[in-house]
Amino acid sequence: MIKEYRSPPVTGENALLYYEPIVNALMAYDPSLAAEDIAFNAPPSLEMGDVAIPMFSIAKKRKTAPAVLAQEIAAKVNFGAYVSSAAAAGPYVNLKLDRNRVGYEITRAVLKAGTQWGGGGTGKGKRVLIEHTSINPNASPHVGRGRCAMIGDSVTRLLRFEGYDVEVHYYVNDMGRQIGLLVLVAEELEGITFDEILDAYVTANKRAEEDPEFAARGYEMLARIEAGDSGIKEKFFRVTELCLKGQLKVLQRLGAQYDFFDHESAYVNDPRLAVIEEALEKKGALFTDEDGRRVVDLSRLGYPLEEGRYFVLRRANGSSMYGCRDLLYSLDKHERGADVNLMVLGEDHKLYAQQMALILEAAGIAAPEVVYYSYILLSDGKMSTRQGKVVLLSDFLDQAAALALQRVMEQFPDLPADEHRQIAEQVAVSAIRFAVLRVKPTKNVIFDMESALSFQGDTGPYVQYCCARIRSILRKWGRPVPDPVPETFIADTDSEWALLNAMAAFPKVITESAAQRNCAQVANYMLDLAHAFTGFYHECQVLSSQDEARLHSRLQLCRAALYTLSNALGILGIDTPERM
RNA sequence: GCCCCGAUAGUUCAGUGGAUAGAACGAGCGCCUCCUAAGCGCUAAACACAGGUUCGAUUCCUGUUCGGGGCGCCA
Repeated sequence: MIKEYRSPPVTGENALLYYEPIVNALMAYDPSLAAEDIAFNAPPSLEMGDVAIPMFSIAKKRKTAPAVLAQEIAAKVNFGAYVSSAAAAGPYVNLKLDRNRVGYEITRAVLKAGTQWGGGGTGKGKRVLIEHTSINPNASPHVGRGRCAMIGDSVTRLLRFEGYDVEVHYYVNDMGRQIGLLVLVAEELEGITFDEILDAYVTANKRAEEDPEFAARGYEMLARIEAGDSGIKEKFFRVTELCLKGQLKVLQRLGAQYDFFDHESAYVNDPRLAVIEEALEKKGALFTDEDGRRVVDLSRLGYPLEEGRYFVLRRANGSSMYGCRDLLYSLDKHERGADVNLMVLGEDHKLYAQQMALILEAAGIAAPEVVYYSYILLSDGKMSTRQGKVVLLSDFLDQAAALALQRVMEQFPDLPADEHRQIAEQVAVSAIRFAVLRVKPTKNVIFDMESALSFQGDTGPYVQYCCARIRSILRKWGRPVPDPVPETFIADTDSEWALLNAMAAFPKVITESAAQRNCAQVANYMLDLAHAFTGFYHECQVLSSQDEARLHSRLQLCRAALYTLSNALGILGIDTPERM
């Protein structure tokens, strides 16, 4: 038995040629039917048929029993040239398609679109602004922070693939009491390096806990910046830039790309805050409390609960809170006028983002759309910086690359060292990106070092390997893959057919994933596709095919599968090596 | 205490208002004179619990339990 691709065929905008004739045939048979009444399913097995039409909703409209209707439709409707037979099975009509003919259409569509195959173009002419990662500049990023970067980066790639014009922003949190404390400690250490920052940060926080006077100096630093002390500002800048550079080095290794770095410190003493405050005052939502803080009462803006009702903008000493600067940053992003304003945030920011949204909207500023993600947990519990129980991205990448390097050097000893290293790095990146991205953002990712390093089974390297096998076939063929010809295209085995169906589903996956801003769907689709290809690979010899028509058809299938896999991998930010 | 997420094989993840709930890892058994064994085939194994809506619920609703996150001067 071969693996079956059980997804229904593509419908709607990305419909392939064979879908419409079937709908038209049904509507011609019964003019009272509308296109929406006709749904498509995958039958439980390929033996029953290639496409199933459930009769439930049509039967309801016609006031007939579904099974009776199925009999009638299977017997009487002429489905056209793409359908070779129709059979009723209970409440379903199962159609068998003309595989050669449909296979030709699918393959031709893929090869024609090539690197664009699967993109629906729903984003053409629309601009997206996305902000993600925005890690506090205080340590080398661990996989939890990386989840934000990987999700944001992949959503960006997904939307670009759909035709959106996307600009990526990274908010540099170069302000705040904790940065102040870090600066104080860093000052004591001559020439602090990126790798020492985390220790300094931990030290700073510990000292602040034990020593109120030291803690107070953190606030004092902030107040001085707000008062315009350029010397302190310079000190902050030195530490945060050192940190940012170190972090970006790791993020770039992952393939994350950013267009703009927006600094929080640019929003200190922004005069536009007065405009927002005025809007809040007009709604009776802003007051000064008994201790002199400026506080927003969100219940005046429609917030329903007591918890989280109050939102502090300024401390009693007049210095601004994080959210205060963030409001202005949000205003800036809003003013860039993108059609879609996105941000990727950890679920710990849910309440905060809700509060921000209420304030922004009260001031007439549309709040951004948020993609939330849950934390990454380790197989033995939560990550803990203090216990040293974190997986740093750079550590993971180093280990994974070392393993992959060893492997590829054994496999292909003659390749130049540069290429060895490049392949190893690509495999390492694919292992982490795939492991994290394949899980829906709302679920915790349980990260297990051992299985992430195994490269076996449902992993990024598995999909890359699948591509490497295809490339190997195409390399041995050594000529351009001929264009498909309708009369001679052959796809009569189950495994070829399963592969074709899997490829045909790609545009729908992309459209849905883009609409839901969910790359996990792309990752899981890719596994199905890779499995389908591997089934084909094992059952159908390509280069030793007996006749030329079959040889060409299979080469075309290989080329089409490679386009589909590479396009999908590209969305997840994963490159495919020529060999591995 | 209150609010928001989640719960599917031993484990990590998919999936669906309707035909037999899919993979992978792990376990057991097989497969490299054959386009890359980072692979393939076979076997065993799951919808947390209780109600409700429905012709039909693992899927929708409510409650319980468990796990994650949050709840005014952190960012």
